[in-house]
Amino acid sequence: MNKPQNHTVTCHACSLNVICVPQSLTPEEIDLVDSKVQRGRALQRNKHVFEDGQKFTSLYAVRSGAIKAYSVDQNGEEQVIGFYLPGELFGLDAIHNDAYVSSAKALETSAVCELPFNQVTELSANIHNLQAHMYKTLSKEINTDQQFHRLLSKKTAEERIATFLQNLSERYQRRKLSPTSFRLPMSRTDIGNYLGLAVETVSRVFTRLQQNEILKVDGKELQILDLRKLCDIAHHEGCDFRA
Amino acid sequence: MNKPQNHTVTCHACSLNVICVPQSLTPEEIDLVDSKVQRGRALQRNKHVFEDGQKFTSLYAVRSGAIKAYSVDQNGEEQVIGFYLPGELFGLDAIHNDAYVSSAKALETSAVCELPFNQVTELSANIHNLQAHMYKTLSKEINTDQQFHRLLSKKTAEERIATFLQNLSERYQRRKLSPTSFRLPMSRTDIGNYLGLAVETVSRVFTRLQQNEILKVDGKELQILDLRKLCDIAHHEGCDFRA
DNA sequence: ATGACTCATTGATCTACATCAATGACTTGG
DNA sequence: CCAAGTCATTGATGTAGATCAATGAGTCAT
Repeated sequence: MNKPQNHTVTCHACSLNVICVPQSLTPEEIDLVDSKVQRGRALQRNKHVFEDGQKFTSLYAVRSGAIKAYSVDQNGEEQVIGFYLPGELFGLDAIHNDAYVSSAKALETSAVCELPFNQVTELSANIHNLQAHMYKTLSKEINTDQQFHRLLSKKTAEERIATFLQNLSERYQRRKLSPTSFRLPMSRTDIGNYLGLAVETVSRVFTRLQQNEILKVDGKELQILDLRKLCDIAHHEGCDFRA
Repeated sequence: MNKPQNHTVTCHACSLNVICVPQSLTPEEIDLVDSKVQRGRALQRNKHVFEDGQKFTSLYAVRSGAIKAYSVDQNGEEQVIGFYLPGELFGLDAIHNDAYVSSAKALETSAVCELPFNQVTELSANIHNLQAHMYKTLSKEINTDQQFHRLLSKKTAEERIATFLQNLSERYQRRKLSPTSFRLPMSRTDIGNYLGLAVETVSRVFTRLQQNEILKVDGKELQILDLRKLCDIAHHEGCDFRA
């Protein structure tokens, strides 16, 4: 159990490298990064990649499956912080600390690549483009969180869910998967928790969007029938720009 | 107008250096950073440090006064992203982009130090501790935003405002100022916008906290009469840990 | 298969906060 | 120093979404 998997697949050969690996690096530089990556640690559903309070050592990239990041407050209440799909990096929130400040668990059978952070700092001191890439990745995350600030502070339930689904759609598209037909790896409860809504509200909005023939939902299987309209809802009108 | 000010005060001599300058750097390294800093650009109330869409060049640190960061969506609605006090760094959300993704304006007469970002990347390639400091700063910001996620998605109006005030209190304390008596540099409207509340709600919560003898508010002048209780409210009970 | 789960959906009711409205206090520039 | 703002407060009313409750559907271990 938990035996190493896919150890043969280098970053070069990995189908996710377009998303995962900084495109500004030379092949040699990529080899260097590659040599530091602990590849393909396999995880069953509900197993943790790391837990809040554990010593911080590494960043992680999703290779397959889906990861949920969350934290638990002193009253035992969970807050879902984010969902990570193949090619995406997580664990960035722990860099400033000696220990992880949130937990990450597999929503389904998954595999992750481990990047020891001391290797990242060492390499990035020498590889200028890697340093730049790290700064950008961290900054992008800050920006995403700030957009989320607007979602939570201003948007209605319907707008939140439309935004959420549009965002998932874009991320599946980046992976060359269908942007209009995919499986939701997380539960309704997780979606609600993430978006600051009750489960029941998530359910109701799903049925309403189905009645308006914008979605087709069958359990976790999702089809976006009218992406244009979904975007309109997501941004109070107008799909061109993101809020 | 807008003439350079305080050009004589180096980072070494600046009273804010404990907050602003990475403590892990040697004096020589600090001199190096120091030599790149554009010091003490003065700003009158409502003047912008930078605006959304402007070419990204620099990070900024507050030297005096207070700065508000915000963005405006396509419907013209403002979202306040954050408030920055002396010693604090802002503009981090733009690093991943060629242009600023938000705007920053002075809430009162202020001064800021400018750090050209290309200098930061250059220096941090050589000064290992500076690179580490940047990674930590960015990561800390991500973490703060995630805590804010919980505030917006789970906390009541009263809890949000208590959390907000407790946080301000801590930041004033770090600057060696009174943690229980200070001036709010921003309007009630800005507070409401930031916390996802209507102005009226902010006002009502202020009066309620005053009736319960937790605060004393006189316009923008604020006194925290019972910090312990304020913390209890902020975290649904229990001041030891932060949520 | 079968009982014991957990998860999703739908309906009925409740509530925290938004919205609308009015007034007074403060600020500002002419 | 006064008119015209802007900002803060308070009250009355409305509502989106939470909460409570019940049922059905999917999943899993035996």
